[in-house]
Order: sequence, then C-alpha cells, then structure tokens
Amino acid sequence: MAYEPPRIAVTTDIVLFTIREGVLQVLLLRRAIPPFINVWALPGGFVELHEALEDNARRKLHEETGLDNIYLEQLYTFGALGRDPRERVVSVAYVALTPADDLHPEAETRAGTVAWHRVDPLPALAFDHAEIIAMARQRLVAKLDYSTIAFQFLPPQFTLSDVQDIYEIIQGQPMDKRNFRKWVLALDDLEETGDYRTGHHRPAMLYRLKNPDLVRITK
Amino acid sequence: MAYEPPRIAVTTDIVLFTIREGVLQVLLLRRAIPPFINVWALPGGFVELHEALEDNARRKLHEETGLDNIYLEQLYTFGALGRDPRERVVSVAYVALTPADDLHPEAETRAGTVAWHRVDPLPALAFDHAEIIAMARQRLVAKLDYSTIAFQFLPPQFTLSDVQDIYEIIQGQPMDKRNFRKWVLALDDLEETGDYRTGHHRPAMLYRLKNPDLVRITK
DNA sequence: TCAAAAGTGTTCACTGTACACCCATGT
DNA sequence: ACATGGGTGTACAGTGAACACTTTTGA
Repeated sequence: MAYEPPRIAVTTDIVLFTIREGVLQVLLLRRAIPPFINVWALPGGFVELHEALEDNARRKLHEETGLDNIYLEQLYTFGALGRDPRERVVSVAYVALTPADDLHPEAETRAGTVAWHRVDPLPALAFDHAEIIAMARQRLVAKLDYSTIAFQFLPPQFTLSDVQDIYEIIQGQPMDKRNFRKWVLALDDLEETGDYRTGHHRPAMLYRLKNPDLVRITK
Repeated sequence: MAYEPPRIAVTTDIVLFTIREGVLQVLLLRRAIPPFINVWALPGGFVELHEALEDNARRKLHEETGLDNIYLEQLYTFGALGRDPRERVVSVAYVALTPADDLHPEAETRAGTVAWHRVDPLPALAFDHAEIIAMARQRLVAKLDYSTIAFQFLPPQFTLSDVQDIYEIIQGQPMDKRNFRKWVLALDDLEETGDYRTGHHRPAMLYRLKNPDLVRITK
C-alpha cells in the first residue's frame, strides 16, 4: 500500500523594497478579495504545479508591477499552522530590490490597489506579512555590511552622494563622507561615466555599475 | 467562482552535520523504497497538513536517529521542477548540528540504513541532495566567521584544543594556537569547569558553554 | 629522558575612524 | 556674494596576524 503524502497550497510572497522620499519603502497591495479584504498585503500568489518557485515570484511581481529582471533572492519559508485562515498554506518569501524611479504604482490591478509604503511605520497587514517584512528588513540591513546588495537600489547613473544616501537611509545613521567615498570606490564596482549631473550647485560626477546585475560578497 | 490553488507535496530535508574521525560528516539514509532505492539520501519526509515545518524536521530526525533538542535552522527551499521523479515536490531544507558522540547509527530503521558519511567525497545521492548538502556546507563555513554556531558540535565538556580542531576541520586549514585561544576566550561564551582532562600528556583544562543552546552572532 | 599535547605575550601591519576646508554652480 | 552640495588627505587607534618556548604528563 503506497503512502499518499498530503498536498499543501504553496505561495510566494515578495518583499519589494525601494528608496523613495528619503526613506525605505515596500510595495503593498490592498486586497480586493477575502480573506483580509481591503487590508494591505505583500504581492505574491499560489505556485502552479509546473512552475518553479522563483519563476512564480517573478511572474507575480511582473503581473502586479510590470517590473522585470530585478534583483530577487529567497528569504525564508513560512509554514506556521493557521497563518492563512482558509487552509494550510506554506509560503516561500523573497526579497526584491528596485530603483525608486522604475515604478510609480497608482494602478488598480486585478488583485487590488498597488502602492509604496514606508516601512516605518507600516500599516496593518494581512496574514503574517508584518513578520515577513521585518525579517526581510533584517536581511537587507545585514547584507549591507558584507555585500554590494545596496547597489541594486541605484538607477543606471548616480552620484556618490546618491549611494551614500542609500546606505544612510537603510542604516538610519549618517556616515562620514570622505570615509564612505574611499570605501565605496575601493570596492571597484563603480566607474565614472564622464558625465556630470548639473543642478543647483556644483555638478557631481556621475557613476555607473561595472556589473549592474552582480551582487557581490565583499568580505 | 472561487480560484482553487494547486496543492503540492511538501517535504523537509535535514542536513545533520557532525565532526567524526577528524572530518566533517553528514547523516545519510540508504533508501529502502523507490524512487532511488538503495541510494543514499538525506533524512526528512513529507510535511503533514497539521504540522509546522520545523516540527516535521525535528520529528523526522527524532524518528530516524533518536536525537532530540538539537540545533536546527532553516537553510533554503528547493522547488525545481522534476527534482522528484514521482510528482512535484517542494522541499524545505534544514541544517542541524550535533556532537559526534550523541549518535552511533548502525541501526536499520523503518526507512532504511542510517550512517554517517564524510562530506568529502560524498557517495552518489538521491534527488538534488548533493546540491542541498553543498549549500548547507557553505552556510556552515560562512557562519563560522560571524556566529558561535561551531560550538554546537561540542560535547558538554571540552578542551580549547577540541574547539580549535572543529574550526580547523571545517575550514580545512590550521590556525595559530595562541591567536585562537585569545579569540575564543574573548567571546566570553566559555567557562572553566575546574576539571582537567587527563590523558597521555599534560592535562588540559575542561571548559563548558555558558549557554549551551544559544547561537550568537559575533559581528 | 623522551614524546606529545598544553599553555602563554609581544610585535607589526593594516584597517577602520575621526576630522575641516576649498570648489563649482545657481540664484 | 551667498547658499548649497561636491570634492579631497592625514593622523590615530584598534584589530587581526605572525611568531617560539616552557610545562606537564605517561610511557
């Protein structure tokens, strides 16, 4: 007699971060359907039988934001009993990062209203999504220290001050300008474009990433 | 019309490491049933509908080894198509650590023969278990550098040389004795028992962990 | 007495941190 | 001319790495 394993609904949840309005923000969806109707939730959805986990995360993100080819890494798998009131659901959570300007969601999608929210404070969230975002944030902060993950927030061209802003916003504390520049240039991941950003003050050298899609462990 | 999500078989796979015979070893099971009959595989099994993921991992480990209350952390979730020939299976992998002497498996369990194997080289493995072990090893090596995870390999009492042996085995390179001792004592996680291990040579001070179950991030 | 593991400090190089002023532009 | 952000170098402290000999025991 063959053993029949239980089958469980599997979802992905994507914590998509960006830097906007000088703070760290996360993409949320106001749910148009029960459960948790009208409550904010992470983008994501049920994994199809013939769909890889990360493919599902990328597909859902694309459907809900139009974004494609962005940085995405698996975070953790949440499988507590009762985390979904309907039935047992195991959710594989991902962290994604994108430059601010790549998305101005005010759209009403099939799934509901999509919008950026500051992570501090967060609105009330569906399921265990507050916990998921908290862990994603921890991961992001930790990775600043030993990887080049923060560069995934950068647009194609940027100034060194833009880079420093990102670090200061995520870590919540100011950094010394000279030390920061010395350090970031020593990573050898940036190169000058030769152009300058002209604004109201002294023009700033524009840089680009040597390998825009590469996230490197730095120690 | 309500959407019916697909249901997927979910398993856990546990990579249980120990230090034995001067090398890093992993617990494997020789499968008694198809698929991959007679091939070595990781312990683990299907998650029940009313069972939390980590509970399943601990239960399976207990059933197959008798071990209880050991260090266990989630590693990664593997969900590639075709990783199980029978049907779509998503597997949540865990890393577990135990002192060598806590387990002498030569037992025939219901699921098959259980045995320790060196990780270098590994035998042929079922499913994508070679990949899982490789990632687990990477995680272990990485965590040596910024956490006290290695102490989970230690028996209740141990000498400083025992501790150094563990680090040298996992990292595959010798360390300076004076520097190692200075460093490990500065962590302030060890305390002298007052007893000595007497053997063939000069007796060595025995230490114990101040918090045996605590794995701390050290930087 | 010999073999083998236990135990113990100092020096040096490097890395990370603190710190202040001039420059280029727009208004 | 002034307000604003852009850009630059040096000095010091703390951390990590190299390095050799004495002690204690059992055989």
